[in-house]
Amino acid sequence: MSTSKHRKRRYHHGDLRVALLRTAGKILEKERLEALTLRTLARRTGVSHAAPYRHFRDRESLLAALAAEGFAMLGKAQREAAAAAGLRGMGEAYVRFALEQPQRFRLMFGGEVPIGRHPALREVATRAFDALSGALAAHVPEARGARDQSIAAWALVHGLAQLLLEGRVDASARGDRSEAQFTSDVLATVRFAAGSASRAPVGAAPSA
Amino acid sequence: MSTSKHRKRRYHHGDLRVALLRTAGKILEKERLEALTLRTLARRTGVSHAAPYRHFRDRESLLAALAAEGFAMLGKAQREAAAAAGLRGMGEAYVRFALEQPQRFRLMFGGEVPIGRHPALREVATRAFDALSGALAAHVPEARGARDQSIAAWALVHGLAQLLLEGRVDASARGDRSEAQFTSDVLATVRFAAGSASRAPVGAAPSA
DNA sequence: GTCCAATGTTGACAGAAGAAACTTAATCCT
DNA sequence: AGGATTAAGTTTCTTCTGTCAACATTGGAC
Repeated sequence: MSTSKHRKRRYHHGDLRVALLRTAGKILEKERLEALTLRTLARRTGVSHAAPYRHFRDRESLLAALAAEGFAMLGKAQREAAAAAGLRGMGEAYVRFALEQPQRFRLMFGGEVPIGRHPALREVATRAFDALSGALAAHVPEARGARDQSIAAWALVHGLAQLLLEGRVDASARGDRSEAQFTSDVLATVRFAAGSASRAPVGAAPSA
Repeated sequence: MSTSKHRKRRYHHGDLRVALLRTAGKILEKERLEALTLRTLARRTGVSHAAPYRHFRDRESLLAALAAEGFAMLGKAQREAAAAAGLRGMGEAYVRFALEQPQRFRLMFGGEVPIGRHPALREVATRAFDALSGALAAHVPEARGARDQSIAAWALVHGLAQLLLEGRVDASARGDRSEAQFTSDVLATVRFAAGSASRAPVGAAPSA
């Protein structure tokens, strides 16, 4: 009759932590980050306003956990895209993620969660970057400069995502192209060249 | 004896609006954006907590005004840098600005001020971008693709700034290079090529 | 000089973060 | 099984913030 197992509104929720993260995720999908307040979160999870404090030291820690989730999602999306569409796919997946989950992305990179205070977050964030970095390094094996290149690639993709989701790119620049096509075109504009030697189109798949 | 002109604490401040923006600017230089609350702002400006409402509809409008200021600053820095050091200089100036005024930059791009609700802000922001876009377009006169290139250039520089100021670039990647040198190196990694024709190193000065 | 509109002030109120003290229910220990 | 321990939730309280409404002051227009 009820949801699935008859959960009768017990005193102990059972798994509040993940429940909180779940409803928080829903809020992030439908509302602005500002709407994600501890109290409304508690309310919508059907629990008292102080309950979340048993699972998160404070609001910032909650946000950090959500950001960490975000990096995991992003990493996964990138790995899948890389498998299917190579380096180009990774870049596009990055932008797609930002546009599909704008508030989550904001949370991850908006500076509201000072990364220095949350080592676990830094950890997972770094790992997500390593995927991109590794893929590019494998693709452009230059020893010197490869590191810089991968950072440039990340910056490019990241910046594009940010500008798009903030609505900074004026409509006339995109023309009638789809967002995906536009992304692809913009990225295709760029080549990398360590020192001044080899160049690799950012849009090229590893072996095509 | 007192500050300079004997300002006697008159009932009417005289020029509260700019005074508010000034102290807000100071706060942004020394503290986190979160510390910029209407009440502390009023307090530090030596005025009652409701006074700011005579000059800004709400907190968001205040932030919008500060962001607009920021775009003006950024635009100026870029123009100056362009005059002195060409396209490379503009990119570097962009990153430098972000690193010198991290909280201001966050305010400008962090999504806390929904640009759609503040047409004046969008206006000045667009103008700042046009400087970059125009300079690049003049430099790479390709008709088709020039627009995309300038967006890629902006994205690159913007993303790099963002990643650096969030501390996302791990120290080992930078090595012992100064931040400016590192920025320059990373940017130098990239070339642009519209369609698949001409390429222009992003770091090159207009005529060298 | 008078009057008034702009600018400031005081004093509310609601909503949020967080701490403290208390309750309930799992689970561990014999 | 049966009590002690303790993790997980609840209530209550304090402080801070944004915002509004009602009142005060004053610089200028006339």
